[in-house]
Amino acid sequence: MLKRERQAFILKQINLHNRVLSSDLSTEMQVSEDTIRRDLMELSNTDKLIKVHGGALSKSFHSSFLREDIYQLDAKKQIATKALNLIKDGMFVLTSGGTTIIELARILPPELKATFFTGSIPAAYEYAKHPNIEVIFIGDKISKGSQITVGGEAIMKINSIKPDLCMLGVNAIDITTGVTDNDWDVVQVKKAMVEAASKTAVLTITEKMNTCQKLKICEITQVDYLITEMDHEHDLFKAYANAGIEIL
Amino acid sequence: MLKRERQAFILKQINLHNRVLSSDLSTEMQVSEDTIRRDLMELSNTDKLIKVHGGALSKSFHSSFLREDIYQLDAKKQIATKALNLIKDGMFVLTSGGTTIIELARILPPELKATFFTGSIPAAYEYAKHPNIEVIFIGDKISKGSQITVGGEAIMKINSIKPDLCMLGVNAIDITTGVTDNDWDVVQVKKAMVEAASKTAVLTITEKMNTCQKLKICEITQVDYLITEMDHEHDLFKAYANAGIEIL
DNA sequence: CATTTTTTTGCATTTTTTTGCTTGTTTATG
DNA sequence: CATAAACAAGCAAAAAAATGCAAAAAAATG
Repeated sequence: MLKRERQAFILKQINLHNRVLSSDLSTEMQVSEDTIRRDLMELSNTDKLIKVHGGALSKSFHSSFLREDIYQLDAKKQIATKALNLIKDGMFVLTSGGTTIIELARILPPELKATFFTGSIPAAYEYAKHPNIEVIFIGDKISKGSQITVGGEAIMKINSIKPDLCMLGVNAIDITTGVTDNDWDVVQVKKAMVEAASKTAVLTITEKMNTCQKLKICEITQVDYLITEMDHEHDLFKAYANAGIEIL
Repeated sequence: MLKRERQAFILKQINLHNRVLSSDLSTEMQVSEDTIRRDLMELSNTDKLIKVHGGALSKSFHSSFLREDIYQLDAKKQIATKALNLIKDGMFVLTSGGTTIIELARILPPELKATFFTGSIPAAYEYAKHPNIEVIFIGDKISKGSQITVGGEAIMKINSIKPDLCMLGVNAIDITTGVTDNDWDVVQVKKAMVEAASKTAVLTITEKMNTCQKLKICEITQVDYLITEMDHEHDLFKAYANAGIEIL
């Protein structure tokens, strides 16, 4: 393993777990702890991470603006981990934006070869870091609130593709009202996404389940997978499972 | 085995595995490691890969790692400050990507009302933070190395707009060869940008002036403004000023 | 075609980088 | 305060890189 590769790996681990132990890294990468220490030292000198006794911490974790104030980050990481199971080599995946989707983008395994379509700037940013993923950005006007593209051009573009899977981070899902949201432009785009894809997976924290908002994205029958942080056998999902949705 | 064949093979390996070892390549192709090193050096000079101790890494693999240490940041900030003077309320501005453009995006005054078109993810990200700027993202496939969209869709979209100003961060400019770059896809997009815009401003650190690379973006006559970190009366700019370019 | 020029390649030598190990010191923690 | 883990500094071996040089191959030239 090359030195730079090692350092990149360390940074990735830091971004993923917010901290690393020298001893873990040493065994994971089969090099001496001294080497790890020297790597951590270098990365710390260039302000890539914060060196502490026994390992290192993520910079953003300590001095952070971004990730610290993501609501229920741990739950979203769990959701992302489950969602990974739906993605296979060679797939065409269409994703929305949202913090849950970003977490998913972060943990995509490096070996994964797939094509991702998205209109979300932060998501595209994460996908573009990945070595083997082709990223197609769906352009148009960028909606300030949500950092995703909205508008006719984007919708037309979405209509012209036929992805295997649509990964949708949603704000509200309910067994009778279906999937809903509250930004008109965003809803139009998400509607088009669900229509275009062969299968649709909905990612949400359980807190948002059984709630609804003003604008409908799709019926519950159009959802194929529901992914939350809770165990899939929980009573909460009974009705959804009965409606034919696979709970992960 | 011919030199070109070898280099093509190396690039293929890099695309496949994201990294190569000099020693492996040496045995695989039955040439000395010196030759491999020279090949890697050449490929690194044309930004095809990133040379590291012991071998080389794919550009996409590495781009996330180098992120924070921007070369000559102070100079780029100065350039950005000067470039601000060209942007007026109500303008339609088309921008490329690159670290200099990002600096410009960061310092746009909050009162400014304008519409920005771009195919650069980090640039769009910055523009989207701005309270009064409309951002239109030019979608298509994302080029891993440069984090901007490339391809026919993007070029068609650019051709369909008529912005007042094109802000181009460039890698090489020379009085006789004009503006040049070394990534074919990126060059196509930049070409289209210059063609589309009423006026073109070129942003570059002086270090890149009077250098040229393999692929032409446009003639020097198509450039309206040249923005660098140096005083506009410096001798270095004489020839450019004589060619009718306004030096900022 | 002969010869000059340029490019490419391998080799020997020196220099630098990387890495693991040893020794002594510091730090964390019960 | 005792003890184990983590660290720092220095050293040495190995790997990789840089440098200079010469032979071979390819290209250009008349």
